[in-house]
Amino acid sequence: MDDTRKRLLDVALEVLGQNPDAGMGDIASAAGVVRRTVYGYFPTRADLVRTLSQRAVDEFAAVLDEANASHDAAEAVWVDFISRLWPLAHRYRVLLALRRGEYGEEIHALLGPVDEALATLVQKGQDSGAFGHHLPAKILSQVAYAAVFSIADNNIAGESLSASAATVTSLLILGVPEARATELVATQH
Amino acid sequence: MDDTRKRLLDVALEVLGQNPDAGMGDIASAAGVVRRTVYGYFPTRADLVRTLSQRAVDEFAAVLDEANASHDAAEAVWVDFISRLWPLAHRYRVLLALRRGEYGEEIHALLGPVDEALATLVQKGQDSGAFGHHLPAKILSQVAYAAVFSIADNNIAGESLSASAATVTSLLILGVPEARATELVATQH
DNA sequence: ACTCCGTTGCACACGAGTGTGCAATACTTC
DNA sequence: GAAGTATTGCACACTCGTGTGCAACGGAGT
Repeated sequence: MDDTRKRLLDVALEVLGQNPDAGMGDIASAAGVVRRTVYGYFPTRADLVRTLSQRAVDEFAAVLDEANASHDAAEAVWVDFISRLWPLAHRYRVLLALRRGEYGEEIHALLGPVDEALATLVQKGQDSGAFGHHLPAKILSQVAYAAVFSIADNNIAGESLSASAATVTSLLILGVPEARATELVATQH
Repeated sequence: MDDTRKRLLDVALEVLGQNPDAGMGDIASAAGVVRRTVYGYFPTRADLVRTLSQRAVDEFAAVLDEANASHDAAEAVWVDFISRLWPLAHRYRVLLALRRGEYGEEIHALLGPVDEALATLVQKGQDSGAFGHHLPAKILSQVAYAAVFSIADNNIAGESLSASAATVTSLLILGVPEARATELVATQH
């Protein structure tokens, strides 16, 4: 079936997200399938990881682009971005998990454009005075969205209120005053 | 020698910090020694990792306790803590790196008391109104000090100005207004 | 019934890391 | 120079994950 391939990718996303060192056997049995079957769809573990990462990065980039399309102020764009990112943050954990590890370089390269887009967004916010200058845009963007993943991780029973909490926290990191941050989150369409 | 043992631990701290999956051979050659020699000091890779983690956690806890000893306001204690933590953050990265991986459970258990102390400190700050309530103390503390490590990571050419930048950023996360944050950092003894 | 086709169940070869045993070197210390 | 100790060099057995080959099984469609 073609279902199997998709399910393998979904399961691998989950399994590798929790343990980047999981083997083909672990993924196979988690998918209710024998190890040999996996090799029928992905000739190599590296192929599986690459395909998986590519798909995750693509979805990730799509979310970012979608938010970045609006020509609102950087603050609003950021809020929009996080609100779209949040429901998927748990899935994308695999990217952070894989970033350290055997294929770290490869993933890092895939994530390059995303990091750049993120830094650009933060830079715009800094130039407009909406975001603070306590850190360079490149680092600040990393810290801000790493925090979102961190909150998602520490929150396995993810309530919906966490979404706004994560957004507010990321805005605080960016140097937005608390009053303004809560206001932004409240007036979100 | 007894130097060798200490040097092995230091080197392992460095090597495993960058790649948690590094083998005994990697550590040995990084220490300028043959693999066989390492087994003379640590019968098992697990022993090495455990000893190493224990030492790191002990130092980490010492820093936290030292800061926590002062009965100043939570804000000041936090600033003190981060300023002490900063020069060591690079070394302690091994703890975060090892937390995901083969011995994850073990490290997590070792880190338990540290996490608790951290959460307590943040809780005190929230009760006194100095820190915000956008997240529960347990999560907020994790996010705040994870950010410090994140900044340390993204800053391999670590200038000293990063220390205050990291402190300010962590204070922002905790909900301290920017003006107050910079003031706290400036008036630091 | 016949035939695809995905799946299974082994067997195997291979590489890499682990941990051990033991003789051969240095290198210090007396 | 002799004794003691840390280190080395090499061989070995063992485990574990990877990737492949091939025969057998089972269900869906004709």
